[in-house]
Amino acid sequence: MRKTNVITPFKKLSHVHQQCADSALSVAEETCNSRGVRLTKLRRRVLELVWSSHEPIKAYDILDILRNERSGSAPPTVYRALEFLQDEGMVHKIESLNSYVGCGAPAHNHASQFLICHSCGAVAEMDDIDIRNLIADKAADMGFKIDKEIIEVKGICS
Amino acid sequence: MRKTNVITPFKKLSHVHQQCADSALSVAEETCNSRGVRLTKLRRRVLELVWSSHEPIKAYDILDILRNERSGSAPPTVYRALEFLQDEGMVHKIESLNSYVGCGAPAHNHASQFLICHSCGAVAEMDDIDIRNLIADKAADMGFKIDKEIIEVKGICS
DNA sequence: AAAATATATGTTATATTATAACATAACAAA
DNA sequence: TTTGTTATGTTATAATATAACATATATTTT
Repeated sequence: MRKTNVITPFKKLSHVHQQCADSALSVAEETCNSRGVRLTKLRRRVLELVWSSHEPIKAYDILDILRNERSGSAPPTVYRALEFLQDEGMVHKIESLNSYVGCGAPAHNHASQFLICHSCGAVAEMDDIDIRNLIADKAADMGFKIDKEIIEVKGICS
Repeated sequence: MRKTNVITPFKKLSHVHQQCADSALSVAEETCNSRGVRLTKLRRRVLELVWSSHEPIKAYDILDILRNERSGSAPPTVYRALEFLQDEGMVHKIESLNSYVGCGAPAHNHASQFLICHSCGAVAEMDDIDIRNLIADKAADMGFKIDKEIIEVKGICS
């Protein structure tokens, strides 16, 4: 059993969320540069809004904020930016919540296991290699080859 | 490592789907009887329609069929029936597809791991105790207590 | 630098998925 | 049989997401 790679931990009370966001934005800038893709103002702002939330944020909540900042904001404005950010690994969609969370490790091509607290709304992200391997083994037993895993675990955090 | 409990396998070409559906309907009848809940005509019909599909079926596709059978069918007609069937464990929702699949093991309170073939659309359901335990252990390491797991694995079946 | 190309965003419209709220009907219990 | 409970009918609307085409901005080529 290997140690779990915690990509986004549950936050301590002491943590300063702005720092997570700033750090994620910096990583995003660098990652986009090195990949030759464009982190435009709009995309950057959407990523910032995703990180500004302490919980998974919904597309239309992002849109409500954008509408106060940019005339002409509409659903495609948000969904396109989110699509870009997802493709680049900077944002993940939580399927069971129709909501989006930031990812601080876009460079690292990983599987995600989300722990979602239905008491406080917080979400942690792990990429645990043991879980990946076990699921891959069990799927292989059924003649199945995995492309992508969606793991969203609901419960109560500490 | 224990043997995987396969709740819904990938089907062989030879299989007669009607038999799966019939069997599931019988189990559902009995289960509802023993629980003292009502498998009404509507609920039974919706369950039948879920089983009649070889792939996860969408609520509005069920509705389109119901509309030809019962005047007054509307979205709540379907969503209420699906909610009942989900509560009783006879249907599961695939969150990443906004679609529904039948479950042949409603009596058995289980976690589900879905294998979803994005080539042929087929879905298999497993309840693998090793996966459950491993995820529970890893979550516990992060101080997290699990209530429910959503595991939807995309890939290619054999 | 200007033209050509590619990429991103604006804009309007609409599709898809899901629930709220209240009325009526069917069933179960007293 | 009336009372209460559960299920369904009905109308309306909320929430989530995409299509299609126009315009603008950035990048590459000449």
